[in-house]
Amino acid sequence: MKKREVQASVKDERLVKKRRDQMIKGAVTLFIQKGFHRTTTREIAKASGFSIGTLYEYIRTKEDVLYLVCDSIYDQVSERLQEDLDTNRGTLESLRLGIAGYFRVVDEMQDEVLVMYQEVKSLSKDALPYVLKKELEMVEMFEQVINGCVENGELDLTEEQVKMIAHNIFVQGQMWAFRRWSLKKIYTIDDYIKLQTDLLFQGIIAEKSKQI
Amino acid sequence: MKKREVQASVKDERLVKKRRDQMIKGAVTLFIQKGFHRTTTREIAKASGFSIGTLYEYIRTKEDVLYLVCDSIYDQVSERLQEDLDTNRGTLESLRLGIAGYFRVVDEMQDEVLVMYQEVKSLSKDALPYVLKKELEMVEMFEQVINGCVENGELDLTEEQVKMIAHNIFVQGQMWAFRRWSLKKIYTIDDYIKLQTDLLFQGIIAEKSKQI
Amino acid sequence: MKKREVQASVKDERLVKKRRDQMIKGAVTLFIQKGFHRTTTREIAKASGFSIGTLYEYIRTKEDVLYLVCDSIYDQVSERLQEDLDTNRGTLESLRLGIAGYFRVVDEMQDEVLVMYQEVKSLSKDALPYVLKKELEMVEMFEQVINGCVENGELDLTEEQVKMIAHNIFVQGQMWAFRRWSLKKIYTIDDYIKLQTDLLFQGIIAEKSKQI
Amino acid sequence: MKKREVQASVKDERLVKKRRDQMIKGAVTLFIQKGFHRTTTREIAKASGFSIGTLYEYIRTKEDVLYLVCDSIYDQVSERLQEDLDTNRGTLESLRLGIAGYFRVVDEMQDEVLVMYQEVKSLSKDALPYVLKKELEMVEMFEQVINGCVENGELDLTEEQVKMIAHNIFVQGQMWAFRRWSLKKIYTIDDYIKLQTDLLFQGIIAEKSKQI
DNA sequence: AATGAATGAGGGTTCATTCAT
DNA sequence: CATGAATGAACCCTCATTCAT
Repeated sequence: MKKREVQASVKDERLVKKRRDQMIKGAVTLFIQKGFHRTTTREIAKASGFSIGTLYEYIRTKEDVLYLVCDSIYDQVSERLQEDLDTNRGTLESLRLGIAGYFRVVDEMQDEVLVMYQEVKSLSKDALPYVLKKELEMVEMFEQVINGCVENGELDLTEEQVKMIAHNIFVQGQMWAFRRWSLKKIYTIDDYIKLQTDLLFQGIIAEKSKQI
Repeated sequence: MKKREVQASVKDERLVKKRRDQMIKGAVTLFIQKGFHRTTTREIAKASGFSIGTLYEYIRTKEDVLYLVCDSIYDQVSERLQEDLDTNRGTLESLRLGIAGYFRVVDEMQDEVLVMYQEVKSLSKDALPYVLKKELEMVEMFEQVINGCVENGELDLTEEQVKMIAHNIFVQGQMWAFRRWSLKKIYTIDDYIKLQTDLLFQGIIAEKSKQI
Repeated sequence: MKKREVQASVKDERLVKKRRDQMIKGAVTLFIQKGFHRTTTREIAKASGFSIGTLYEYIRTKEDVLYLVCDSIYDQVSERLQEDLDTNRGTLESLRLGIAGYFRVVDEMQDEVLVMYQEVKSLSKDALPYVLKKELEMVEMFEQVINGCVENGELDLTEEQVKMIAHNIFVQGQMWAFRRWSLKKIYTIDDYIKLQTDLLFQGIIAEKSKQI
Repeated sequence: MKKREVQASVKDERLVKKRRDQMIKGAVTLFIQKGFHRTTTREIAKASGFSIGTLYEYIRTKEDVLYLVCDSIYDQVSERLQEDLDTNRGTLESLRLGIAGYFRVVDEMQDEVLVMYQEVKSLSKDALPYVLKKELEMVEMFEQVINGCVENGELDLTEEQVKMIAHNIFVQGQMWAFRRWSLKKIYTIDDYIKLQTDLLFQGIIAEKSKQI
């Protein structure tokens, strides 16, 4: 699936990229504070450092901003995840590192993840699939690593279990962002990583040891 | 923390209850379709079966409707959870049943849970704590059951682990609602219950067997 | 000109009178606080001690309340004025007493006079003449006394002057109510009476003495 | 006391002035016809020659329009009064001219004066003082002229009397506007000026002659 | 390419009035 | 007679979007 194009009146591609980056930065801050619906296009323009007229030279509707923001956040998280998982490809160790890395990105980008998380649903039926696709891709990254472990004998899991685990890891990452009001009172991010990993691994290994 | 009172102009308490039930029912349907912000008060009134004027005899602001909706959903889920957890209080079996029961409620109330889940953030700073409190109470229900198992020796867990597990269970329930677009393609609710429970329990038991 | 009838559904005349008195009393308080337009019929009903339904058994529109209020206030002021002017009919002394009496009524009924003064304009084209008529009658009372003085030789004034003076007196009375925010800082009601009377009389006498 | 600022979204000050002038003009006409409360913002926008959206680019609330209207009318009357009183500063002649001038402004701006007069009370507690201040300033202008006459020996009055007279003049001006339904039947503006001035002056001079 | 004034559909809320009980 | 729930027209105000400069 190709990226969904957001039309701009301005031709200069470099300028478009630059302005949109300003825009995303400004918008995220606002969305964090008041959510997408309560943020006005004027506020976005102002926070981005240009006029409302200029804003509309780079997007066509307010919703485009949301799409751009979500897309950008997913890209950042996704990229970081990719890097972490690439080390020691397909071993238990790389999975462990991947999880830790992913949870840490979420921790660093708490606000962004939260925003994206809470506002995707405001995307039009048109844009939603593109963003959801990106989410699935991230889940699949975990799937691949786990499958790697299965292939190399470190784990023994059915296809169904692999998918379930991948989803769980992904959601537990987000969970650190959207339940922080509760979790942060009890755990540091390091506690959280250790606890969740242990809980997960003991289970996974148990599955294996049971088989043996 | 006492329930937050939503003021009504109408005095007859029974009528208030009745009208609000109509209201909640109508509103949920709409919120599911288009979200809180894209739903107008007029639409809510219509879907509830009365006029806009009447709507405002039972609430003071649009946000009250959201609060009422969230509150009501939490109450229903919470009540069902309570019932399920009450059987065989504090045994592994009751935990297992509790999880299954909870996941099933979420399945049955998918739409409601999703709505509540996506829109709580739109509640004012004023109302939010009341709803969040209710959420924590549900997490605590799981905590108690798990603690029961620890006390009767069926499980061996630290306080931290107990809390983590309770949160995980709670979130995995919600997850069935908010990731259904993806999960339902792979699992039935029964698959889901079995997989998640096994994954969880193997881990928990593993913890215990490790000790032995 | 006959009194304008305000229709009531209730037949019992005594009850109508009683309820309307309650109504006027309640309404005046509210009109003083927030003005006619910012006062709701519900508030009037509540302040009157009965329900909104009952309110509408005794009037037909909100404006009727205003008419009733204005009418009642004028009646009270008018009655008091009548009494004062009746003593020593048609002498300079009775004029002097009449002015003092009138200014004192205004002082005692400051709020009422103010309300009536500020809200008459909100009466419909239909009701306005009835109230204005009453105002003119009060002016005419002064006119008569002054004419009395002219007839008995105490004063020497043209018809035009008499009318002007009557108007002035009347307005100066109201002025004590509607400029009290300013006047009360400088004068007591007694100061005010003395100053205005002197200012007026010196003038009037001067006219006469000039003739001689 | 500085002028109360009414916030505008539009930056161009000249445009703001121009649009507000349109607005005031349109609003006065409407307020005269139906009063502030019965006039809608849409009507104001239409009468001003622009859309409702544009109206709100230049004000923040409906009440701002009323403030602007009152402020503008006072400014106009005040300015004219200033000019008239400046001639022959501080003599009986200048007082006489000032009164005549003031009464004539009121006559020319009957509608505006009436509106302002009847609607000031609808101003918020916030804006009222600014307008009342302006009223007092006008009264003070008369005070100064009269004091001038006292200083140059043309009049012999106490401070209290001076203030009283200033208030009376001011109110008699307004009176020409708010009692026109009655006064215009009897007098022309010239009659009115002559009668009131004579009545006033005879008194004042009498005071002086009495002293001699 | 950038600006910001103009637009007007549409949203939340109020409140005078009615009418069944 | 009294009540108060129901109604819906109408009001104030916001804000995404356009377009002339």
